[in-house]
Amino acid sequence: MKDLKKYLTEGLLQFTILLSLVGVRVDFDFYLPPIREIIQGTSSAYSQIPFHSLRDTWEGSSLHPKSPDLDSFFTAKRLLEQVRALGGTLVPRTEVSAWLVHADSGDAEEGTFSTDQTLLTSASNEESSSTTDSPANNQEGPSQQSSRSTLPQCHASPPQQQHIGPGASQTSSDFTKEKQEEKLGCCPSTYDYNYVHSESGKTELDEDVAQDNIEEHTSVRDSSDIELSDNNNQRIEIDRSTTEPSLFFEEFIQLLAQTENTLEGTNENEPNATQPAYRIPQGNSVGELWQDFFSLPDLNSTLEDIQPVSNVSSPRNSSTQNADDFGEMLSRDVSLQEVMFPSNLSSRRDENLAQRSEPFSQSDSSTSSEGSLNPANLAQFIQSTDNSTRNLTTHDLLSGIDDNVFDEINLMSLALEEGFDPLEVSQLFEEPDSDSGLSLNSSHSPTSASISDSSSVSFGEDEGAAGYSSDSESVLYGGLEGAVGSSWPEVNKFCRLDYEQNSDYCDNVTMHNVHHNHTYNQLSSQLEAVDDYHYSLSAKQGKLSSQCVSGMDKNLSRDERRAKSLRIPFSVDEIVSMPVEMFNNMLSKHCLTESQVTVIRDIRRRGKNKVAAQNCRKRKLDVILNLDDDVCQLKARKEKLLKERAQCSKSTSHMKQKLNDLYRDVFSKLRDEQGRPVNPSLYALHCNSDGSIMVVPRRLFKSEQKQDMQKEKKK
DNA sequence: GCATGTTGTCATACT
DNA sequence: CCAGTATGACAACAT
Repeated sequence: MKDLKKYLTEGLLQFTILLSLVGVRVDFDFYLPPIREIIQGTSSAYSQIPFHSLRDTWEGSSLHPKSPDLDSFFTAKRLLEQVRALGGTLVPRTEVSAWLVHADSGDAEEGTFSTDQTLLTSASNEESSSTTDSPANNQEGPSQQSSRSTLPQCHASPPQQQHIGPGASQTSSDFTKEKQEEKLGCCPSTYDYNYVHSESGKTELDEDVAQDNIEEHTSVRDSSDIELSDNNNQRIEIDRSTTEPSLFFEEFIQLLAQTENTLEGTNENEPNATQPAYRIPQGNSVGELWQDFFSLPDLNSTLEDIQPVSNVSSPRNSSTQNADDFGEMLSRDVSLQEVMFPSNLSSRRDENLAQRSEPFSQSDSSTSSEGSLNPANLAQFIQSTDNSTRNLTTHDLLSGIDDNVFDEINLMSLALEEGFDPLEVSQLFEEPDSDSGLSLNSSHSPTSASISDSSSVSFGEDEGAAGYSSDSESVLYGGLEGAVGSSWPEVNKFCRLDYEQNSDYCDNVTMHNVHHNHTYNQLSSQLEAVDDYHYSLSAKQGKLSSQCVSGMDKNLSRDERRAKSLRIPFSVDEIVSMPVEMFNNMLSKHCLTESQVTVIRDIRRRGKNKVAAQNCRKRKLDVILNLDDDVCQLKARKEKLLKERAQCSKSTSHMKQKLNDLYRDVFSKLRDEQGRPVNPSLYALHCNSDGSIMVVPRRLFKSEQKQDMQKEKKK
């Protein structure tokens, strides 16, 4: 009885298999797995997998349809597919980038396609070799695409297959598709078959996206194209709704919305879209296909959900759409061209097909794309993308102006109107990086350039404007005493006495900042004397003065504050840097108080000491570094010597060993007068000076050695 | 708040 | 003797 039942069961199973082979749908309720499997996922039986196809594979070849291990095989396979599907939920960046690149190149190069077979094949080719082929492949003519389509495509899609896993050849959705095609009597071509069976749902999405983009860029399309695209989209929807997680749903909705727009634009022009030129068998009308597709409840619900999305997405205004496009492109690692010309993207979606077909070659070529650009959109796009940055930059710029220029202007006004301490203002204006000393407002105001230029140019001129200076510090020190500042300290020093009575100083130290010193001619000899010093000093000042830039009192050093408080008409740098002779000369020529002289000397001393301390520390660091180098070198040398010593000891021991061996060998062959062997402990070999070797008793040999030692000691 | 580095200053010896 | 230099020590400040 048990055997009979088993026989009947197996016979029933075989019958169902036969029915499935002829395309009749069979309900496998009897063989349904436990409800747990149905809930958790598609089981092998529920998927109605045609195991004849599996048997053709290496995995299923070992299983007989009646084998009791079949269900466990499918269960394991399903679990394996689920595990691989987990990995498949992530979008490989390479694939996404690939279809974007294809979209660019395809629209530019492939204006027309002879058939949808070519279209789909090109998309699949590109998709299957997206990780290796360059976009130039897409620039092949349609003829080449056609030739490529004749190749066995099952070999052309290994990258994605490997990515998915060679064992995961069929997902449930793929089997569903295949079942549908079989049901329709579709005998898919080798390409289609492998395409359907080799690609995961996610890969199909990418391929269809690529095709969708290509379709958008195709200028002339017949009804079959549209039918195909729609067909593919339906297939996509089936795959997505059944296999893909919700992670891609929004993305796919957008993609489908684009296709919906395309279809809306093309169906009007080509209402008779019922002749698929693509490999759909002639025996099955497209209407049947549509009926079959729409018979799926998931598909209907999805299309109902999709339609509002496309309607909603289309009327977006340009700015928001551009922003969304930009974010979308960023999220998809979009190509640069699409980022640069987002208006193309929006236009592609909104314009109808006839309008879109023409400018693509232009809009996608970077050189001639200006015509297709909408300046307003571009401006909005740029504004939307750069708005924050621009605001930040503007803010920074204004803050910089506030901090520098405006404060300088205000302080200058204070200095001129309220008797503000000129030193403070002068140090505010001190240019940190200026080596020339012509630093007054050189970069803080728009007029600074002309001012500096005029100053520098007029220095040698005989225009004779009093108070020449670009060094505002010197100017204002001079202004304190009624003297006129000089661009260079020595000029300032030697001209100051002559300018102390110059009432024009205050007029010269004005907002115009044009200070021309005509009196240096009177001191030409002195200027010549200090000319060399000036240039060395200028370089030093450029470095040293950088620490008191744009300063209020808090930025001034102690000496500077002291000098300012005592109204010392020299800058600290001047005091410190000038030679002793000039320093003494300066002190003697100026009528300075005792406290001023003391402070000046202290400033000079501290300044010198400061520089000395810096040099000292620098030297100390250099010494430390040199010592470190020496330590490293000595360590290396030590290591080398240790190695040499080890080598020498090794060779010495080796030679000793050889010598002992030789000794033993010699003594083993030595015989005395009676023919007895010689005892090496009693005798020793002695090498004479003439090279002869004698056998000497050890006691004699030791006594000779002692005598030799004594002789050497006596010496 | 503490550790560490930097810098300025002072005292002192030296040149 | 003076000016300058070198250097250790200390303090203030920054990191």
